[in-house]
Amino acid sequence: MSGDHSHNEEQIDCGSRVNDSHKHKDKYKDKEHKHKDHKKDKERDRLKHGNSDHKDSSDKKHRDKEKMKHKDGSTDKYKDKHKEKRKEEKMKSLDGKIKKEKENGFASPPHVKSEPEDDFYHSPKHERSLKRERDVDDNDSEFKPKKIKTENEKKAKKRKQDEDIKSKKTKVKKGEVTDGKKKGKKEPEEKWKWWEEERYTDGSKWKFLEHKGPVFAPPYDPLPNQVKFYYDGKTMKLSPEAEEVATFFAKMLDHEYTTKDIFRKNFFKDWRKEMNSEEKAKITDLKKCNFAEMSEYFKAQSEARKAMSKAEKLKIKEENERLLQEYGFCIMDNHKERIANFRIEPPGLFRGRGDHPKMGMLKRRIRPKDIIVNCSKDSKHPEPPPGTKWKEVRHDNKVTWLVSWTENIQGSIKYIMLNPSSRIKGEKDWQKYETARRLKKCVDRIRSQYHEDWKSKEMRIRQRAVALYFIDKLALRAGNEKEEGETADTVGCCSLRVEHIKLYPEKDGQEYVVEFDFLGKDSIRYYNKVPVEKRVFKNLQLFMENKEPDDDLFDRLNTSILNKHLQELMDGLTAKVFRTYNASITLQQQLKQLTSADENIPAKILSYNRANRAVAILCNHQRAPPKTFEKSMQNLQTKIDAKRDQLSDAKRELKSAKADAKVRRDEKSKKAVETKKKAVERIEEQLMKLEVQATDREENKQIALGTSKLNYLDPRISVAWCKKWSIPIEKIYNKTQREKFAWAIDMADDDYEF
DNA sequence: GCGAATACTTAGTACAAACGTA
DNA sequence: TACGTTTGTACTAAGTATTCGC
Repeated sequence: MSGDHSHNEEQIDCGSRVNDSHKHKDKYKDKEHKHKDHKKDKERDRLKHGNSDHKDSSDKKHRDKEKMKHKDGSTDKYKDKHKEKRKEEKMKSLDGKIKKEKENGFASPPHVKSEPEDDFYHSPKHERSLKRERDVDDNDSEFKPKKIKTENEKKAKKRKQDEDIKSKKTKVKKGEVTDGKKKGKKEPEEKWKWWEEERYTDGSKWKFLEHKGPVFAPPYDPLPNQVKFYYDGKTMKLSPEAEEVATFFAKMLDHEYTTKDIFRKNFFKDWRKEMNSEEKAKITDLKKCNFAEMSEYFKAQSEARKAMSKAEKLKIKEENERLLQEYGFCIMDNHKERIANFRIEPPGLFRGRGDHPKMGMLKRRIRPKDIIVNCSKDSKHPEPPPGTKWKEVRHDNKVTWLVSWTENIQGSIKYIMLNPSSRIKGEKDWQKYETARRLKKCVDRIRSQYHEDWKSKEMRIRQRAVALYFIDKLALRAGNEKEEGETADTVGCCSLRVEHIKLYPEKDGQEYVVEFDFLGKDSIRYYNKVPVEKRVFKNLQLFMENKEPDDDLFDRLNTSILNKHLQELMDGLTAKVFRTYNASITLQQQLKQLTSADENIPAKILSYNRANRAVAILCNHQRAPPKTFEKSMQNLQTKIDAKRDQLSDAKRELKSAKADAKVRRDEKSKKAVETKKKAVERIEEQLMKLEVQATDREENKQIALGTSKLNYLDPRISVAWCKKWSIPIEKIYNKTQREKFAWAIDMADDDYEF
């Protein structure tokens, strides 16, 4: 691998994070909450670079030429940032479009539908499954993407096979990870190992799908009469429609949101739409509205909920469990699968992240007539609530969702889909890591290619090459275009603007430093100073020439151009594969470097967390420091101090016991020495555990490990590491995570290589 | 070939549940 | 057992990438 991708190669000193300066660019200061500071300079300084200091002569030559192109640049209209709002049209056209039902002609699963109610969901154990064809040989590591070109030839064969139901394998693989609790707990019948079966190759996602539809938000429950709303100091009874929206605001009164102009403006506008004419005439100024009693009422309710008796709480729990059992599962291809989100999102006020222009708008209640249901033709279709109708029932087995509706804030579609532990999600996840592993095999070639492209005569190619370099080196997101004014102003690589970077020919003793400062996904700030190669630096200077701060840095590039190019370099390659690849390879390398054989389990786990942390830093996964952070740190320190005292006491006792034994020379005192010795050892271990915990927590203050663990790190790396060092897998993955990664836990051996 | 629509993954946070301790 | 802390889960926004339809 080339040396400039050193985040993959050098140990990252996560322990050295210093949370000092929260003083970055002023322009972000007032931008409310979480433009969290990055203090990552240190970690990132590790990104060393070989200097490619051959004189960049060709560059100069092209510059004038390019400048010309640039000025008249109108011909390449890759970017059209100022699009018109199209939401209304979108909404209108939706109704008409979705009418046409697709005939998929999939083989109807023969037996499930007609089964009696009590056997509605049968346990995997007893069933015979539809065998699905796998497009590869049995080699785990060669999980090919589904969209292979050979589809057609296989189709015929496949269909035949589908009808021919085979019994499924249930062999248990060797080398199961130690799972201490497993036996004792109720992990019931044998889990279905979908990863040992063949996959669909015809683009269909399932052959049979049956479910009970969504759970709707409970209807609005009007406030008791004694809870008053006041307008301009006078009590006023609101119509239920207006009252409901008012309660949304009242519930958020303590939140900073409700003080923001945009939030208030949006809320008020939408609230007025729900008022009757009388209310509309009267309520004209939000400032004159007094929601205090409502707010108090809801606080009291929440207190009451907390103070409920055990029995009452149990009752609620049982009701939830009942709902889960009834609506939380579906049958997909003969297997009972958990649904991720079977509840429809309740109405409320939209809370966008960052400076969202739509914050405070009313998110309206979703009703059956908004709902599109997707299931098999021959399944028992879900019933809409009495007296209502679905918008549509369709049978599209080319998609994975069960239910969808269009949300009113952005006009986007929301879906109900399966849990990450499901076959359909798991296969996709596995496939994702296989694509990343394929990138591993050709990443050197790709890197040398984009190095070459920095010298290209064509501006568009140089821009593409520099952008790709950032994506690869810094794990930046692709940066799709967004509709201006519809969302918070955030960017990714391709959508970076001139104002987001600063160039320093020399800074802090390093040459050619680029300073990044922008808001990325979720308005999380990305701040980083990176030394880059001279050619990159010169290119950037050129890209920025004659541009305004709010002009696009890469004006001849967008994500679709970039991805088209990547597709040519490797089948299935897109910008985001680099993030997956770099995250996983970093974990693997860090684990190798940080784990030492002679350490005990807590220390090894600290190493694991540090490796995980290195990835989280690379991917810029941040979190707000927990509210109780300082306090819990303090508590931990108190514990550590106490333990230290305890240790010195124990040591003293040991010493005197030894002295005693020397004098007495009898069995009893010898034994006493042994006991004291053991006590000292025990306390030392406890102390060490606490200290490790403190270090870990401190280093984790504002870094979120979960996101990378769940989405970027090939779980087989972690599983292999656990197996290699005999670490119980549940030290690394909790129950949910173990379910999600069941395939990896089952298939990876201790020598797995990403 | 393009913009729009759609499908699906990735993301941080709020709050509930579980856990540990006095 | 009560309480405070930690951990896990649900929720849903915000991305990426592909597909659709003209």
